[in-house]
Amino acid sequence: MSFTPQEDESKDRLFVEALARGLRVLSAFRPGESALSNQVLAQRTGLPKSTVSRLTYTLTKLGYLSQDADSGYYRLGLAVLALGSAVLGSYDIRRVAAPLMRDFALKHTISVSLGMRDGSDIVYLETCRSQARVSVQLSVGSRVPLASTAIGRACYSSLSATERELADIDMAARYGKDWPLVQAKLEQARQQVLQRGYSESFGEFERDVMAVGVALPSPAPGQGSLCLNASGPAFAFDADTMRNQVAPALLQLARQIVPGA
Amino acid sequence: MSFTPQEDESKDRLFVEALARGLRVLSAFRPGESALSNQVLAQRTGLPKSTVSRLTYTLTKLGYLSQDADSGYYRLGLAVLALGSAVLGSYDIRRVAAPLMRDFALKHTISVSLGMRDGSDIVYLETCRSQARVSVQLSVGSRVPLASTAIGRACYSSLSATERELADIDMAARYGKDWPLVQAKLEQARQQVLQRGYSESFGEFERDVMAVGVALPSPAPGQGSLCLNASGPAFAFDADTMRNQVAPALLQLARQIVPGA
DNA sequence: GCACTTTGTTCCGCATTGCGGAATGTAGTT
DNA sequence: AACTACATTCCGCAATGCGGAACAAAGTGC
Repeated sequence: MSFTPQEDESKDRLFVEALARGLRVLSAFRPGESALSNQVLAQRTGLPKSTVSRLTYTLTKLGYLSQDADSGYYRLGLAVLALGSAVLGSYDIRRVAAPLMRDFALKHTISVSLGMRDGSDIVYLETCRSQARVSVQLSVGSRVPLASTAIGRACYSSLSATERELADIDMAARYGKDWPLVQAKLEQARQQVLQRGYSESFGEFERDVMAVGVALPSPAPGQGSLCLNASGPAFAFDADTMRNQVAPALLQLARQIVPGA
Repeated sequence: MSFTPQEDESKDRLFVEALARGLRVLSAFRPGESALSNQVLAQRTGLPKSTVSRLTYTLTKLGYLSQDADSGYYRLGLAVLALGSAVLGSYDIRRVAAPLMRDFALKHTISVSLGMRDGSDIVYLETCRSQARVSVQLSVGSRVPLASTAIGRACYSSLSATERELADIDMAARYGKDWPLVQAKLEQARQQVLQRGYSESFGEFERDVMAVGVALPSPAPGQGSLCLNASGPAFAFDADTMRNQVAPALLQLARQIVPGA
């Protein structure tokens, strides 16, 4: 192209492009996908073939990718998993919350998750299901949108004014012209949380899934905002049950997890 | 402490150093550690301050690190967790094994784990505990040595001759002058597996922990070698019980998980 | 208060390092 | 064999990342 002027990002002398590209390759793997060819990786990342080849070579040497013997395709390596477990290990709240969540799930025959906000998403830190059979694979590390889920709405509603504005900016970019509608809905949810202490999402994120959410008061400020949800199939839980039985119990659970509140 | 001699490979034209360094920063975080300063990262990775500064800057921008507001320290970001969950999602065997493992753990009041070999380590892909209370934090993503654990010995014993030789080389480097002893012990364990079908580690990896292990026949060859263990506290399980009750049941579990064997 | 330490960020010239188009290698298909 | 599709390797170019040193900021001690 033409000579490159100092664009928004390209002037950034501190940004290490090669690292970013390598991570772009790793994040090209979507959950549930077994192995990807170099070609596919090039397409997804938008990087030239030879560059991808070098990056996969490097990542493989480091154990972050492993190459299937016969197909030659790459899969995520176990070194990546070690990183992920290090993340989880750094959140002590899981150790406190997990047993309580498990009791809750068994008692109410419902699934319960602990999440943390990351931008305009909630990332699941822990999930307890009522039954052993895993139906939907929404487990630790999954991301769900702040706007359309009960857990997201609970989290959003607990943000300080300044944090909320930042989140709004994030979502405005994310939703484009739909943002006004989304924002209206969010504001409505926030009012409900202020009044009743919990949020709802009845079939809005996933069809036939009823969910309520509550926020946890952050134990150490700046640590990120934590939140809980309880969710079950619509055939087993109607709106009344969710509001009158599950939601109060979930609020109780939140108080158990963070006693100082 | 340990200087990393990377001069051997420095000729490699395909190896992307900047990427490797960035990942070195990420992997400097050990499980259970909350936040690290730039200084500590520089020490651990052996990289110059300014380089670490650039890398942390880049990683933070990408969401793989997040910076604590007041202390300025870095912690692993939630983007890392997404990668980890993608790894887990790519192993379908977990979906098959998890419910069976859970039943097993409940029935025998013992912990059971599914692992996969990575070099001279076993990485846990799934863990089911008998009780809700989590004592030792050996969960998904943890690494345990091939040589001194029941699960590792089971895995080692199931390797083909060529694979075993490679693993031996790995461990020879790892254990240095202790390797002959370790190898003798491993060979002994292998003989036991060949005879009885399972391996033992009674208090050898962790004091007061009794464990037996079995290998899973790899469903697709080259996919890596999978293995199971069952482990419990020594006060509740003696060697006889482990050998006569737990081990046969674990072999049975393995057959359930991989029916075609 | 001021030196002093400790840690993090920014600068900037240098050359190393990574870049990517093109060429080459390797299967798999018709 | 000719052809397609994909991955790897080559290689000259220069952009990119490097790291020492200077700078900034935030604690300590006396």
